[in-house]
Parts: sequence; structure tokens; C-alpha cells
Amino acid sequence: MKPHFFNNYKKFYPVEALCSLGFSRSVCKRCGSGFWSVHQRDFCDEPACSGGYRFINQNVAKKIGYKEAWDIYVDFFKKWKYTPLDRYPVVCRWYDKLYFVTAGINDFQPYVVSGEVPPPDDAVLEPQFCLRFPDTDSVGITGRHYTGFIMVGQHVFNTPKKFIYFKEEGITQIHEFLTKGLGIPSEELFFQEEVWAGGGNFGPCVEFFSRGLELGNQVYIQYQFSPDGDYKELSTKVIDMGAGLERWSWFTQGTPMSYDTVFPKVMRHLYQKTEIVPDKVLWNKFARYAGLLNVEEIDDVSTTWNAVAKQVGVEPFTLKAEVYKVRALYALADHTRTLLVAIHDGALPSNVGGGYNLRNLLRRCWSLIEEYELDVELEQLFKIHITEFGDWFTELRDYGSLFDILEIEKKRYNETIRKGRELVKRMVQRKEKLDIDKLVKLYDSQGITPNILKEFDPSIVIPDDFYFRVQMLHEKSEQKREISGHDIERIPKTKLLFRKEPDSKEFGAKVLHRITPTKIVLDQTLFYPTSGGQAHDMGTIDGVRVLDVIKDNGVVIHVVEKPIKKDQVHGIIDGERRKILSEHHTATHIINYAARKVLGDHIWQAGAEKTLEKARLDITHYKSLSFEQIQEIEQVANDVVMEDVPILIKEMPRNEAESKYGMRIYQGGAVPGKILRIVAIGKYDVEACGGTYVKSTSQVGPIIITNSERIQDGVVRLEYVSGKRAMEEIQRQASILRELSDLWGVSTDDISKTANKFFKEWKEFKKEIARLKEELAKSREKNLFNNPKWVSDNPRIRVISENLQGADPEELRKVASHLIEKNPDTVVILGTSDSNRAYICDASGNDAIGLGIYANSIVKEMCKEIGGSGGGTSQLAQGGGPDVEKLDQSLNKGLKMIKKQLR
RNA sequence: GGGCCGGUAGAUCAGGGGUAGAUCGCUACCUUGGCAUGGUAGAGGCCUCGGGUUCAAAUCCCGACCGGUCCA
Repeated sequence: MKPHFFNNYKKFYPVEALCSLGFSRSVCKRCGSGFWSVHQRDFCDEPACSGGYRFINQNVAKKIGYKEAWDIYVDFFKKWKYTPLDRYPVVCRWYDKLYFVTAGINDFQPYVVSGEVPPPDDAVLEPQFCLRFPDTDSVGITGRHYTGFIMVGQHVFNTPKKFIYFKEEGITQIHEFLTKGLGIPSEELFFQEEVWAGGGNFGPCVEFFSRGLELGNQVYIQYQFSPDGDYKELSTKVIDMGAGLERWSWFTQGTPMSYDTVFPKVMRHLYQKTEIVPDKVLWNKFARYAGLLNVEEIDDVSTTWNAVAKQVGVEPFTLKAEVYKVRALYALADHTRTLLVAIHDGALPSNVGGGYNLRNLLRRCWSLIEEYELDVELEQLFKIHITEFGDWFTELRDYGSLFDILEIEKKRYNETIRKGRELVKRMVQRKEKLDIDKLVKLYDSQGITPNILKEFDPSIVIPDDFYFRVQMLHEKSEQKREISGHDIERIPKTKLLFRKEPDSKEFGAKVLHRITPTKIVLDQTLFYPTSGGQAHDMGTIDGVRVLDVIKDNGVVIHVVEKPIKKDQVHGIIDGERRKILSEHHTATHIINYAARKVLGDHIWQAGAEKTLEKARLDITHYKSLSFEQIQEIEQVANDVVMEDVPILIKEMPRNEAESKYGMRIYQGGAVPGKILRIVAIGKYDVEACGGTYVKSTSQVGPIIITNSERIQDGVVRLEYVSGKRAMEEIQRQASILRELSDLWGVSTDDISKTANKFFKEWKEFKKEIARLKEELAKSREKNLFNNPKWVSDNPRIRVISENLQGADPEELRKVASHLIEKNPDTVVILGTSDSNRAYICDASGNDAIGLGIYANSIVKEMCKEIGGSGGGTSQLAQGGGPDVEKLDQSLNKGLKMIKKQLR
């Protein structure tokens, strides 16, 4: 696509505006891109083409602070009627393709960009905090990379009906802001032609640079990829300008790295606590080339380091040591800010999904502290960010369970490291071979890093492609997803009668389409289809049972038991079933509120299901719930029930709902459409949801939490029942108790005391039995020893053989092993049996073994006699078989074998 | 979402079809004026649970539960 845009640049880029601003086009002699500048030049302004950052320690423009730059920006765009918005949460709940917001435009994907939902305003600006985990290794080195940063947005939404601004206006406005707002002289600006693609859309894009630093880029989203690889023009055309706010203040201040201008308080604290003082002269020299060290974009990192070191005029080793040391501080400052915002917005560190990125980041902080032996407390950094960054984004002051979460994460981290160390220590002690495959396996399954291995065995060689090998372990073909194959494109959306008439049970409708004879689509329906975790309604259509109800693209499909011929039909829904489902759904919202109240604001819905039997809600939480917490949630939920809070359902425009209730309304995930259906339980819980509900909380009846489990790291599942099902549950539990109390003849209050007593007694009896068996064995031993079946003369071997009826296999073993322990010249053959199986145990004393009498080979032969098999060691062997009546015969056989061996 | 690893004494872990172990901790006794320590003896186990294979399962297989870890 790039060559196409390049060759037809007049068609795709804002050529007219750039010309009238005094810019002319050149082609970079190094990278071949088209770019625009006031004075002609051979190279574009990419750091690699133009020789690095050339604003360090320079005064290109007047000095501007971090937030100040945003304020100037908002102020500047006012005259073009741009509306500034609040930031969206970084946890991207409205767009299920992403865990986190990675660019400002994500705020409006997918429904605004696709045209399905109107934008908050025609032209908007927003300071969107974005997360970029792939940049982790560049943080603190290139000066411009962050794992969490503010992307300043300029978004204009042009619809076929209304044109606002597009390429020419957009670039003119940006030019004016850069020159007059930030005060950068026009001849210091470079506009480079690029192509951007994302989220199924693409379009031309102009990146703007000054002195080797990209200050932002403006995308003109105007095309959409088709499934067949082709593309088509979008009806809605969008300006998507994004710029890292961090870079603006950095550019004007010219400090070596941007971090010092973004969170100066945090940096000051870090310098003070660690007593690390960056070498000013070195950093000023280094910073100019720092931008070239973006590990994501260069193939050979060490060559680049060598080149940079040469430019700076020091040994690569010295440069790296100094840069990495200070980088640790920059990384700590960046990572903690990222974590603060992400956790505040509802994400949790865990081992799945986006949570894994957060845990990685957190653990990287601790390992940096350890590696450089820094006297830094992470909690303190968070606190300073809360003051410093929270001064702007005041919501961050409500940090909720943050410090709890950190404490638990720290414990987990320490535990993992400790376990890893001990495991490696043992392996090294045991002199186990630690080949490459083993190292990779250790890291993959136990998280044991090569560093830990080196601690215990410095001779271990870690291959350069270590992490590549880890990835190879995970390479597997992706599972294909099933796609619903209903041909319903041309059928009109079904009118959902249950929305307007939640209490109706019967309706008339027309059959619009028969997908199969038993899968029918009506023009309207009262049947609630399975959606939003709520199970479907059941009932009849013209007397034929409805088995399933599915929704596909707004069309409701009724699966019926047998074909219905008529075109005009009458439907009846099962009111009792609907009632229970509505109760369970309402209870779910109440439980969600109760969990949030008891556990904290980090609680979000992570999934839900409401069936006839029970309901369940998965919530985001960082550890298993205690029984007390479960009971407290149950209590709070039932308080809401008893308060008899009316449930209000109203439809309202998405923008209005978002601004009135915030992003909390998206508990169930993405909800498409311009109009949202808002379900409010008083002041307790407000959600955008399409389910069915009762009229007020008291109709839910008692709510009983029946179970809670941690279904994965960071997600806890609550299972509960309400109304009629709750009554059944209470009675079920009562009858279990009743059964027990009847059985044991104690009152229900004493059940646990009695169970305790029984368990203790059981343990005591078990020990007593073991002791008695031991005693019995001893007396048998004496008896048996004194009555050998046969004693050979020379060498002298005592053979003891007996059928010990009534003994169990374990007793045989005890007796036999004791006898040979004390008397090495003894061979023991014992048997016993129960109603369907005979058991044999042989033991051979050391003297006997020396004469070739092996217990295991004798047992094997003996067991053949009784139709079974056996084995063991030459000293002690056991076996058995089903032919009980042949036991004596088998014992004789054993005796014969020994006699034969001794002859 | 997918893969991998683990669950054995109060704690940390060996063992890996055939007699349940080590270290620390615990209890008692000895040593001492007392403590630290040292010595001796002992208590402490539903080998997570449920199925299966087997003459025999802590051990092998399947499933559940609990935990850990890596990757997208």
C-alpha cells in the first residue's frame, strides 16, 4: 500500500495545505520516504536518517511543563470547536479485542469508527493513558519510550451527512499548534508521508518531526479491509491524531531523558534515596543517540551500542554500565505509574490475559531493585505518583486495594524466587545435568530465570536464543473457532416484545423465515434468547414445545420440537421459568454490588451465567475469598433485598449514560448500539444490560451463596440461588443436617463437635489397631520361629511356612520381615485369604539369599498356583491370586522349591 | 485463552509399583548453678480427593479440587 500512496501522494496527503504553509516535498536519500520541509534537505527527520536527537540541551522553543503542554493544546484547539474529553480507563472493557487501551483511537473502536454509534462530539481532544508492553526494554534508554504514557488525541468524525475537517484542515491546525502553541519555528518542522493500519481500518498518515524526534502523527482513516483481502472506502472518515504528551515537554526542555520532565518528584525521590547521580556530561552526549537504541526496531543491539559509544567517546562497557544503572530508576518510575493507573482502572496482576503483563512489570521492578541493590520502597513510589500524577488525574487518589494487592504480589514473587533457588540448589548438589532443554523447561514451568541458575553454578552457559527457545515451546497450531452458519443476513431484526411487556406471557406473531423446518424466525417474540449470560425462555408456539432460543445479529431463532406449518402463530412462554431467571439475573446485579462493597472498587464482573438451577458471577479479585467475606457479601446482598429497592429500566443515549454513570455500566463487556438499556438498582448498581428483571429487590427473595472458588488467578466465582431456589437450598441443607443428627443421635448443634470426636477416635483406633497388629505379629513370630516346617542341616536354613488364616496381607508382611531381620538364616512363606482372594508373602534372610533363595522368584512360582502373580525384592516379596482353595497347595510348592534349591 | 510443573509429618522437601523417609520445629529425659548448645528417646501421616489398571498404587492412567509458572 505504501508504494501506491507514495506514487499518488497528491491524492492521499494534504499537499495543498502543506504547500500553502511554505513546505515542499523531498524524498529521503536514506529510507526513501516522502517528506515535507520548508528548506530542502536530503534526509527525512527520523533519528536514524537525521543523526539522532538534536534538541538535547538546546533551546528550540520556550520551556513547557508536562501538564502545561496539554492545557496549551486544549486552549489552542478551542477556536476550532474541539471538545476536550476525560480520559477513558486503560482497561478496555468496551472492545473485547484488546485487554488495554494502546492508542487514543481505541476509545472509539469499534462502534464509533464503524459509524454505528455517534461520537461524543464532532471534534474531540483527549489525554488518553495508553499501555505499551512491547516497549518495556526501551524504557529508560531511548528517552521517549514508556510502558504507560498519555496519548494526546485529536479526533474528527466526518459522516456522509456532515463534513467537519479532514486532511487539509487537520494538518493546518497541527502546524499552527506546533509553531504558535509549542513555539517551534516552521523551518524546524518535517512532515513525513506514512501509512497506518489498525483495527481493520487503514489510511494515509503524516508524522511530524522536529530535530529528530517524532512529535506525533495524524492518520486519515478512510479505508476498510474486506475479508477477501481487498478494501473499500469508509463512509465515516476520521482524523486520528495521536502524540505522546511526554515528548512535548521533553522537547522544549531539552533534558537528556524525558522522564525527568514527566515525573520530576518521583525522579527526585529516586535520586535522593539511591544516591545515584547521573553523569551530566556523559548523559548529554549519550542522549543525542539514545533514540537509535530502540530494541524493537534494530536487529543487532550490540553493534548499535558500540556505534553509540564511539560517538560519545567512551568504552561501550562503561557507557552501558552507566546507562543501565540510571535506566533502572527511570524504569521504576515508569512501571509504577503504569501499574498505578492500570490497577486503579480495574486490572489485576495475574498469570492470565493482560494481568500477566502487569505481574511481569511489577516483578521487573523488584528484580531491578535487587539487581542494583537500590534502597527504594515501591510503595513509596506509588504514593508519590498518587500525589504527583494524581494532582492531574484526581481519581487516582482513590487507590482502593492497591497496597493490599502489592503486598500479596510481593509475597508471591518472593515465594517463587525462594522455591526456584532451593530447587536449583538441590539440582546442583545432586550434580544433575543442566542442558539447554532443561534450562528452558525450568523457566517455562517454574519461572526459574537463567540468573538464578547462574547464582549456583556460574559455569552454566545461557544461549543467546534462550527466550526464542521458550517461544518455540509454545508454537502450536491455533485452534479454529466455530462460526455460526445461519443465513440470516436478509431477515429483518426481530421485535423484542419482552422489553416493552416484561409481564406478558402470550403473543401472536408471523413466521418470517424457516431456517430448517424446526428453526423458525418470527417478526416479533416474547421468548428471551440466551444472551448476557441469561438462559433462554421456554414454552410453546402453537402448542409445539420450544427447545432453544438463540439470537444471531438481532434475529431471534426459535428451535421447536416439530415443524409448525401455519404462518400466523400463537406463542406462550413458561412464566415460572422466566420468573426464576429474572430473579437470578436481578440477584446477580445485587451480588455484584455487594462484592464491590465488601471487597473494594477493584471488583468488576468477569463473566456471569443465570440458569434455572442457579446463578453465578465471576468477579475480579486477587485472592480466594474467606468464609467470613462470603458471608458478609451474602449479608449485604440480603440487606438490599430487604430494603425493597425498585429496579428502574430506561433507555438512554450512550454518551449520556457514560457521562452520568461512568464506565462502571459496562460490567458485562462490549454493548453495541447508540441507545443503551440502563438497569438501575437504586444508587447501588447501574449497568447497561438487556436481561429480564423483577420489579423490586424484595421480589428476588433470599439470596444464598452456595459456593465460591478461585477459577483462575485474579478471578473468583460466586455461585448462588435466590427466591424459590434459595428456599430449596435452605431445606436441602437442613435435611442434610437432619439426616446426620438422626444417624448419630445428637442434636444438630452438636454435629460438628461429634464429627470432631469421631475423627479423633478414628485416628486413635487406627493407631490402636496398628499397635495390636504389631503385638499379634510378635506373638505369631515367636510361635512360627519355634515351629519351623523344615530345617536343612548343612548349610543350616530354617524354613517357616504357614497359612495364617484371618490375617491380612499387611500382617503377613510384618511377620515375615521381622523374622528375617532377626534371623538371617530364615526363609518365611506365609499365606492368608479372604473370601475371593488368596495372598502370599515370602521373605528371605540374608544367608538364604546367599544360597540363591530369592523371595521374589519363589512368590512368582507360588502365585501361578493360585492363578495370580506377584513380585518384590529378593528379600521380601508379595503376591496373590483368586484361587483361594489352592493356597495350601501353593505353600507346599514354595517349600518344595526351597528344598530343591538347597539340595 | 493455551501449554507446562507441583500437592507426602507443624514447615521445607526426598522417594516415584513391593516395609512411608530426611532436615528443621515439637515433647520428654540427660549434660548445666542458669541459658545457649550438645546428647538420647519419642510424638506427629486419610502420601489432596474420587474413579481405573494391578496379586499389590503415595508411586501408573483418567477426572476433580488446590497452588505455581510461561506464552499470546
